[in-house]
Amino acid sequence: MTPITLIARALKRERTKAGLSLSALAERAGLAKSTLSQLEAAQGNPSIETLWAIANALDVPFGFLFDTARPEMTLVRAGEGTQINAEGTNLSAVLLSNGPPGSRRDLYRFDLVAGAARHAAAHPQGTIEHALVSSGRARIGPADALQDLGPGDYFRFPGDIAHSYEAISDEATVFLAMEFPR
Amino acid sequence: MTPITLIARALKRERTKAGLSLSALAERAGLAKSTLSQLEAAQGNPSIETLWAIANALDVPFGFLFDTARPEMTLVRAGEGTQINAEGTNLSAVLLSNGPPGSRRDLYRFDLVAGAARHAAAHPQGTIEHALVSSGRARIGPADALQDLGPGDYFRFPGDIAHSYEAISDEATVFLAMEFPR
DNA sequence: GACTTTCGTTTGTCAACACGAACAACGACC
DNA sequence: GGTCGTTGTTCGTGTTGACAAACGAAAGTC
Repeated sequence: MTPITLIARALKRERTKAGLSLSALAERAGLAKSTLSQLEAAQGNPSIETLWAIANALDVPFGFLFDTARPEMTLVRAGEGTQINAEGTNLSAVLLSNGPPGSRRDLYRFDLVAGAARHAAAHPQGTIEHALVSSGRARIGPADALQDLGPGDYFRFPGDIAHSYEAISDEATVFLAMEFPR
Repeated sequence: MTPITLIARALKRERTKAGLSLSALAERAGLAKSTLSQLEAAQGNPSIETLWAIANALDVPFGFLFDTARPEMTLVRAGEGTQINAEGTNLSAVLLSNGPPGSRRDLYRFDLVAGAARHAAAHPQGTIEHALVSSGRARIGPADALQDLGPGDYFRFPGDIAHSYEAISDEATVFLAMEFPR
């Protein structure tokens, strides 16, 4: 599938969803409406700056301008899910795992209790971790950049250096997303 | 930050990481090495097909060509963050947006209140949504597969069909991860 | 030393992208 | 009916992206 047809569909979809005419979008993006017209007709081969201007004008992520295929559903109730590493008093559940354990991006839920810090060694270089505190308070991050986080706090940090998670209230629930480099 | 400078850095980074020379990459991608040379020098304005060929030849996701040389850290306290679309009484905050205007997977926090459903139109085909209820209870999902979720519940569903989020307790906090197709 | 190979750059040419203007189609309004 | 205003389209033109070839620089090989 050539990217041009994908962009054509996505552009038309996003533009109509935004309720904009070709003229209006062209003016907002600083482009000629003829350019947009041809793009929606899947003609041509737009440059990056053109697409960039379109994405900004539509106020959508850049990835919205591309398409492909097929998902299914998964529901994991609290307390369910494939539980791993219930070391000591910590409990973890894998929410999202792509293929064999930890291939590209994994999503975990950690139920931490006070007094039992969880230490993680360095993951592969380039790994990025996204921590979301759901309830309670927790101290999370690399040793030299620990952060005290409360409910709703979000912390993004490198996963390729040693780091730790620790509840500093009685209990704490943390959602953790890990991005692995390819 | 203009996209071509990002591409210039990303291209050089990914190419050297792959241990390829300009000539080798040019042949694999079916491009002229002069084109690649100029792109790494941040000169010009490449077309989509050119970038597409490069991404395929490097075997990296398309969004990688817009990544800055991470990882760095980001901390978003509760109530902070770039807030979007505070329509009615709902409040959203973008937690994770990959690269210049979010290219691959975005992370949101929704603070829902009862009686104000949030309806989302279909996202690009292949989009997957991961909903994590942090507190309260919420009814989330496609119209024909709505799920009542409580704290800790996780629901994964297709984002390429219309769907909605609605609090069924006084308040509810939901973390939502969106995966966009390549 | 000279010869060879590979590296990335720079040059000139052709194709095509982005532009603007003119175009026809449709609806609103008086 | 007529006259706007807006829709999206199709032309003609200048600019520029992508290419191939030539280029100098650096590293082997004999």
